[in-house]
Amino acid sequence: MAVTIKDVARKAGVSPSTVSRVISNHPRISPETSRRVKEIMKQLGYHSNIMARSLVSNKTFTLGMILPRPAEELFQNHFFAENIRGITTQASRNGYDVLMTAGHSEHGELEAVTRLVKGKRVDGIILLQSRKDDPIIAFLKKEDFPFILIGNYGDNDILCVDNDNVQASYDATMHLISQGHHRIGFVSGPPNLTVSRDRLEGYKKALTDNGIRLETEWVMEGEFLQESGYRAMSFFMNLPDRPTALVVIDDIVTFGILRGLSELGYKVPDDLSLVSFNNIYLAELSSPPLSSIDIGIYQLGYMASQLLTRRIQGEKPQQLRTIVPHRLVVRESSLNIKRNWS
Amino acid sequence: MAVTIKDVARKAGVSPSTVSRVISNHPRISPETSRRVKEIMKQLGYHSNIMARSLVSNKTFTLGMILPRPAEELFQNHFFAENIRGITTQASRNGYDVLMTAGHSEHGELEAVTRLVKGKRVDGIILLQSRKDDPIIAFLKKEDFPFILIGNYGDNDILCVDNDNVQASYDATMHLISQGHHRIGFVSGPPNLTVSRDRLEGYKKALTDNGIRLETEWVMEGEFLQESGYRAMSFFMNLPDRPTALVVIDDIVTFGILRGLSELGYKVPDDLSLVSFNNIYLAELSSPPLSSIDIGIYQLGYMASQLLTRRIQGEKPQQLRTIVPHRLVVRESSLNIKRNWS
DNA sequence: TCGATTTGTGCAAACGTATTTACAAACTCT
DNA sequence: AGAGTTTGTAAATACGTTTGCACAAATCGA
Repeated sequence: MAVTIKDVARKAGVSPSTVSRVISNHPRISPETSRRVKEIMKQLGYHSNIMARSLVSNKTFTLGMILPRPAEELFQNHFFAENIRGITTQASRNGYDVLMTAGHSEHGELEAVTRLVKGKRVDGIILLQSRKDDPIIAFLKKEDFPFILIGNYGDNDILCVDNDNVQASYDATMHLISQGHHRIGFVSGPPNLTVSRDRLEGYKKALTDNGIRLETEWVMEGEFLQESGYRAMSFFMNLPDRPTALVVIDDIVTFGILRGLSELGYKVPDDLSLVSFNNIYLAELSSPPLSSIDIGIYQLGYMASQLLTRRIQGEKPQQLRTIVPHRLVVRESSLNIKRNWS
Repeated sequence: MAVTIKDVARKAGVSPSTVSRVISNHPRISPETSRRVKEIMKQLGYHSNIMARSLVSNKTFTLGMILPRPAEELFQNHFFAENIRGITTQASRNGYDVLMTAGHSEHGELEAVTRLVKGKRVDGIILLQSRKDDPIIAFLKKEDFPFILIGNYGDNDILCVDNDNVQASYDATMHLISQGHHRIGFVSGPPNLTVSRDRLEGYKKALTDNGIRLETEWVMEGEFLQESGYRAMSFFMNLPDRPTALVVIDDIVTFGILRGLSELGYKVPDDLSLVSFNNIYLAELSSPPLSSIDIGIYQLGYMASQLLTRRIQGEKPQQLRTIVPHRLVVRESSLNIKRNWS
């Protein structure tokens, strides 16, 4: 049988309530009693029962998450791992744990959230991704339950952390311009995603600001897949009048481009310079190493966790949308070779 | 105020205990009552309070995990993500959730586990990695608390899931032999790790079984790092009498080798054939794509979760050590070119 | 038809904690 | 010295469940 607060009380010759107060550092407890009780607690190896505690306090000190649906993509995997690391690290520092559960089906995700919320199993929820008109978000709003979204969302009346993708893309494009390029294309993702739209916007803005005319032909849409890059590459390289550099929506797409280029015998960055987004581990390992915008995935998770716990503790956030800074990591794929050698 | 079992009882005109019995499908409840109560539950949007329930039943339906310490390595990240996916998916299917917490320090990990165990916060614990003489394992054994280890461990009196690394390495080596190689080297990891020793053993066994003499000079130790591969490559390629193929302890190490080879103008697999372990996503993307032993990381997590929940439910495992099957994925890095073209 | 069994439900006691109320003892101040 | 205040502790209650026990009603077997 596990040792309870009563056992400690009995052995210390005090009442259970006194022990409870010692635990919660109640001001009106005598130093002497406190010392003695703590001594006994250590001696008996007492740890308070978390379930009992949260039953009465109505707090679980737990953050809930839904396991994202199987995502075989490299970036997704990396994103997931780093995100969780950020979330859990911060949560633990603040005395919170992270609970993960999986919905059995598409519909099951909402069911899982409902169980967590109504069952009072968690104090708040972190959402890793959201579809348009997400029923989970609707539910959480209706219940007025604390939650935060990592990533972007059409509405801006919910708590979320995100990158400034417009600025990030602006920076990427500016970098290429500063390397002497003025013939720059853009390989985008699915056009319905906010991230695609934002990055496209930043690219356009950078061109405009530098008096470079936008060639609409040089903007290609696709998926977050290698194949997309491959296709984009073959499209661009067959153009009679082609760009000398590309801004690419995601590192994984760039890998498709790289493979295609190497098959055709083109060199990077000599024949084509490349900058992309997310700075996955692989970006550094590829040949040539990729220039990439690091979006701070760990940080995204860390912030989300922090903002959510604050929200749970009743603090009013100054703003709903928090931006995690990005950072351009320059590697060989976008270095102006001539400049290096001259 | 949340709706409780009492509210349902009142509205249904029965006692709380009856409602409770309806929820748990007690046999002695009349179909009529059950129907009516369920109706009311739905109507009121009732969900039972998980904390209260687990307080009395002494079950949490939660599996605990400790967040692994920051692991910047690609493989670690991939391993972590896939593992969690496997664990959580299986757990959810069986009605369990997964709780993650982080120790603040080295010592803090044990503290975190203690809190989970003594605080009765989880029903079992999954360990992702273990050092030799791990105090956490010692603690869990002492408390006789259900847990499972993913990976290998010196002792074999604890529940664990692992790969058959000897056989896996044997298979990798046999594959190279079947491609016509008989001059095969081995790039190992840290010699104190069981995984290194096991894979080395499998390699040796394959050579012996095929009457190939082991060149001790062709076995190199290192780390799970790119640099290790780079060093190994330069060592091997400078040998007057060098191997035509290598078995490599980890894909990440192979990347180091690849980079080195391409710098020196060597071709894979023509000048050197390669097979390694873990089959990370990147293995497929590299040029050339790598042959690799897939160790079934998702499966490892899935099995661990399954065995642990069974153990929790009192089932006696047939054996303590469970082997997850591996699978050789052949790609260009080990294909005998001549054979393909002739 | 009547005792024995089965069936359906309520009552009350737990689970381990936090918290409110109460109260005695020990101070403070004039 | 006595009223008022502060300090330290205990008793009781509540949190939302589950479950053993009790018991009336219904069913059964002869």
